[in-house]
Order: sequence, then C-alpha cells, then structure tokens
Amino acid sequence: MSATDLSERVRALVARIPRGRVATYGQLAQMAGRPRAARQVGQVLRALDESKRLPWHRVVNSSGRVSRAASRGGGDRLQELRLRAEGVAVDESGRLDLERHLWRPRS
DNA sequence: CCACTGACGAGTG
DNA sequence: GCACTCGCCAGTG
Repeated sequence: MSATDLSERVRALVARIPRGRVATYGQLAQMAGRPRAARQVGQVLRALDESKRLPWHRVVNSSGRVSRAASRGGGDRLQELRLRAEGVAVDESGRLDLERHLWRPRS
C-alpha cells in the first residue's frame, strides 16, 4: 500500500465519523489497515484542505484529548469549539470522555 | 546514507 | 494524572 492510499483511506474514514462522535488516530490507522501508522494519520490530517469540509476535529488521541500539537494557528482551539458545537463536552485542557463519545462502527 | 522531526501510542515511575 | 522514554515510520535536509 502506498502513502497516497493511506491518505485516501484516512480521508474516507474521517468523512464517516458521525456528529457528536470522535475517533482516535490509532483507531483510524488500524481501520485503514496500518495499525502502527498513527503518526502518518496525523500527517494526513495536517495536510488537509479546509475547503474539503472534512470533520478532522473529530479525531483525538488515545488518551481522549485534543492534540496540543495541532495548535499551529490555534487549530486545537478551533477543534474544541467545533466539538462543543456538536455536543461533545471538552474541558479547558482539551479532555473529553472517550467512553461516551468514541465512534464504534460495526465493521 | 544519516540525523532529526513529528495532529501517535504503550509502558514506566 | 504528569513527565519521560522508546518504538514506529514517512517526510525532510
């Protein structure tokens, strides 16, 4: 599988995350068939074109927190605002309840 | 080829 | 929970 395949798979998966739910980088990597490519998932999201309207804000890390590394340009703040706007409680340090909001697709 | 760098994750103290 | 280390792997210089 090539890097572009991973990129396309990840974008397709992100597009399927329902409102009010979140997925983790590692989860998406696994679903894309690359269980250890969580960092690459991050690279894919980093390169997203905002005009594509993908819900990238629904992707958080495995500890249930908004990644602070997304703060380039205040991206982490934007992510928190968008999550709260769709009903996900995110505290001031970027934490949220994974048990309650994790996306659990059937397949 | 090597060194360094991450929107990460698991393990340890 | 926090700080740190280490493994991972594609991208960059």
